[in-house]
Order: sequence, then C-alpha cells, then structure tokens
Amino acid sequence: MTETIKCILASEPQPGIVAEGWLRTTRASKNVVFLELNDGSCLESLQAVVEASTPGFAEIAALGVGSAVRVQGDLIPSPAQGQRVELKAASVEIVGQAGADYPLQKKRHSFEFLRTIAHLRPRAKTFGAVFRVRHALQMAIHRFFDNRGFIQVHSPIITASDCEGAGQMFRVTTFDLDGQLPKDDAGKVDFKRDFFETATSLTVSGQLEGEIFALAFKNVYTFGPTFRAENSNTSRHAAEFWMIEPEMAFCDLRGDMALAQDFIQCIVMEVLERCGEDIDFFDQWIEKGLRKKLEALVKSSFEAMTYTEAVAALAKSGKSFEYQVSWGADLQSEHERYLTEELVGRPLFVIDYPKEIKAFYMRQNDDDKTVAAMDLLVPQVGEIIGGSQREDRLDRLEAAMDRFGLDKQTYWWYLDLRRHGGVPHAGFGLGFERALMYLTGMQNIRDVIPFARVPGSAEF
RNA sequence: UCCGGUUUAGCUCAGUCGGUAGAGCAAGCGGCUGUUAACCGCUGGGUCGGGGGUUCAAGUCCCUCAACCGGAGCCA
Repeated sequence: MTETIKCILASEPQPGIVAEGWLRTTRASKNVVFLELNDGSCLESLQAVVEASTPGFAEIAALGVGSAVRVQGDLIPSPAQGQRVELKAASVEIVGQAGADYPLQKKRHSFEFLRTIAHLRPRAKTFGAVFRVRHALQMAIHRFFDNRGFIQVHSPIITASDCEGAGQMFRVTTFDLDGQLPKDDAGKVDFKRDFFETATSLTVSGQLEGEIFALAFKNVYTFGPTFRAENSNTSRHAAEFWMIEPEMAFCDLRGDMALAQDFIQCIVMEVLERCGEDIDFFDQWIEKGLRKKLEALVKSSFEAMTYTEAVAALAKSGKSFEYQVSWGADLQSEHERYLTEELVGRPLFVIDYPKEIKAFYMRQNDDDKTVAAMDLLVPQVGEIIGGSQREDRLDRLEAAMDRFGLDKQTYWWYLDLRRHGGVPHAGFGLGFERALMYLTGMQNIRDVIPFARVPGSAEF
C-alpha cells in the first residue's frame, strides 16, 4: 500500500515517492501538465507536475477528470504559489481512464444532480468532506461512551415487538408474496407459519433492548440502523437511518440531560479537532458561520425550560403562528424553531411534556399531568435528541399501557424488568444523520448518508 | 399524504409582448514556457419532462400525468 495523499502533503520534500489517486482537474500547456490528484484522504489535492520529456506525455496531457493514475517522482518545494509541496513526476501510469462522458466536472454541481450519480458523488469535494466527518463523528461517539465505561449493545435489527407503536414498520417475511399466503381460521395471514413463527419487522428503536442491558450493565448504548416505513418526504427524514441510544440505570431526567449536553459538546469538539479542514470547507461553501456556531456550542451551557414555560413563552411572543399554541398540544416545527432560534438562540431542552402526547414508557411526574421527558432542540435542525426517564413503577407502567391500549402480553419481559430489581433509569435517542447535518450545515439528509432510502427511492 | 415551486444542450442556467433556440462550463480540434475551477481561437451538440388542448403560429397560454425541490404532518 502506498502512502495516502494526506500523508504526502504533510511530509517534507523527499526523492522517490509514489502517489495514487483520481484526477480532480488537469491543466495542460505545450511543455508541462499539472495534475490534481485526490484520494479522499483529505480535502486538498496533490499537484503533480509532468514535463514534456516524461514518457507518454501526449496521453497524460489528454487525461480527463476522474481518471485514476499512479505517479512516481520527487516531492519538492513548490516554486509557485498555491501549495507548499508538489510532486515532480518521473513517470505516470494510467491505471484507469475516465471516459469523455464522466459526469463530474471541475465546477459546482447541484446536490440534486449528484444524488442521481450516487456511485460517483463520493469523489466530489463536498461529499468527501461529508463522509470523512461522518466517520469522525461515529468514532467520536464510540470514544465518548467508551471513555465513560458504557457498553455497546447490539440490539436486534429484526424484531417482533413494536416499540411504542411509533411509526409504520417494514415487515420481514420469507413468505412467497406472489403465491398464496397461508391464512388462519379468521382469514388473516398466519404468521405462525412464517420463518420466525410470528410477525416480524425491522426495528424502529433499540431502546427497549437497551433498557434490558442497562439493568445489568448500568450504562449502555446502542448504535445501529433503524427503519421507519413512514411516507414522510422531507429533507430531514429517511426510511433507513442510524440512531444512538444511551440508557443509564440509577439515573433520573437531570442526569440524562447532563449526559446529553456533555455528549453533544464532546463529539462536536472532537470533530472540530480532527476535521478542522473539512469544517472550514463547510463554513466557506455550505453554511457561513458554521465554525463559530460549533465553537460557541462547545462552550455554552444549554438552556432548559419546561413544556409549560415554553407554551407560556410562545403565547406571549407576539408571533402569529400557523398552529395555535395551547397547553396539551404538541409543539409544532414553527414553535420549536422560534424557541431555539429566536428566543434563546442556542440549544434548548424542553422538559416535562403532557403525558398524553408522549410515549407510554415515560415516567409520570408527581403533578399527575406530565412525564419526565426531554427534547433537545437546536437551531436549523430542530429536534435532535428525544429522551426521558423511564417509568420504573410497575403499577404506573401497567396503567399507562392500558391508557395507550397496548397489549401487556407482548411486553411481558419489559414489565418483568420492573418486578426484578427495577431501578430508576433514563436514556435518549440521537439521530446520527441529524447530528451530522448540524455539524456540516448540509440541509438535506439525503446528502449526509451514503445511499439514501426514502419513499420511492432505493437505487444504489 | 397535503400545499407551493421547478423541469430548455452532458452540467449550471438565460430565453422580453406567443413568431420556430442562447451563454458559460464540459466534449472534439488547434494554440500557449509554471498552471491553480488556467487561458485564447474554432467545431459539434436540442422531439424545450410525457400526453392532450387553444391558436395562422406554443419553450412561452390552458388541462393532465410524471419526476425532482421546498414547506407541512409524522418523527430522529
């Protein structure tokens, strides 16, 4: 394996090196050709200088953008402005030529067009930066939890339980859908004869499994793909996305919020440190002021207010909202945006929501009206984290399940946890792609995920 | 799913009052002694998203379908 271009660009001038990469652009004149080599290891490209005496000069001069080459030569201080070092080529091997119809050009393309060539867009500058940051963010998340002694739980992707009834699920089956489906006595599809001998789906959340492990390992987290078959067509939703769900035993809502803030700040700090060049690129081309926004986030403590306070603040804001604000109704996007962008201007926890509009497993507060829930709202993206302290009292949990019309039989193991050494515990879920959007300033979830799955589209 | 917008060359876009199509980049050819999305000259490239309608005449007006984009709902 040869050195990456990132390593070469960082090293001192030296004779006899080899660089491999794809051409970002070429500039040819009669006696000299400049090749810009990029291999995705960093934002910058390596300039290779090829003189007319180099074997195969004519073919090299005719190379198009996207071609793959291997260049051997000496790394020398660049005599021209624009780069510290450059590669003076002794030989150039054309490894894979790109056709004249190579769709990526040395100019800006629209993200819409690039989505139609998802097999080539990773070679574009913006997507190089996005996916380097995506990797760095993932590593930062694992490191954050590992440093604090959290255990990662690989929660199952195929599940027979439907967490909180949240959203449409993708059915998993081995039935031959073209053939006759086996029916039970009532005339319904008989999943007892399916592969798992029960109806199964792709997971919408690993939280319930996370709770099981939290009640054994104290602090755990899940980090995996989740699936929602909702027909939501927006720039913030995908049918397949990744979610991080920490769960802590012997922890209440305050502890949950403290961890959430620490978590967000630590992972942002690490990405700023490790991907400074990429962040500056986003700051310049995607979202002006991005670096300032992230640096401020790392320093400031987050604001917090109760749902009741939020409703009062919205009522006296003097703003005319499309949706009426009233206690008991869920906050709309426009309300959340006002609170985090205009009222406080930074990340904001909204806590203690009415129990009717939140999930059954959230711990009921003493007022009998609200539950110990928290949403973290951030400017531009909206809700980035949703979490709660879980209901650990068996009678209250059963009452809540009755209220929500849930079948206690299917959740027998979840209830059982409250019978055997149950403790107060809490956790939250972070949408990985949403965090990435916040970090990069990218405005469409389709552009921060390698191959987006959204309604009507699963190509690549 | 609902509301709004867009669809013109490979890409990014312009196209006035309805009168038969334009630019930059890319591609091809030529030129240029070190370029930085290099530069200069020339050439080729279009069923104006599909279908229907109005009109002497439609890229332009109307209807319809589709794709894409933005917003909403749902949420992460």
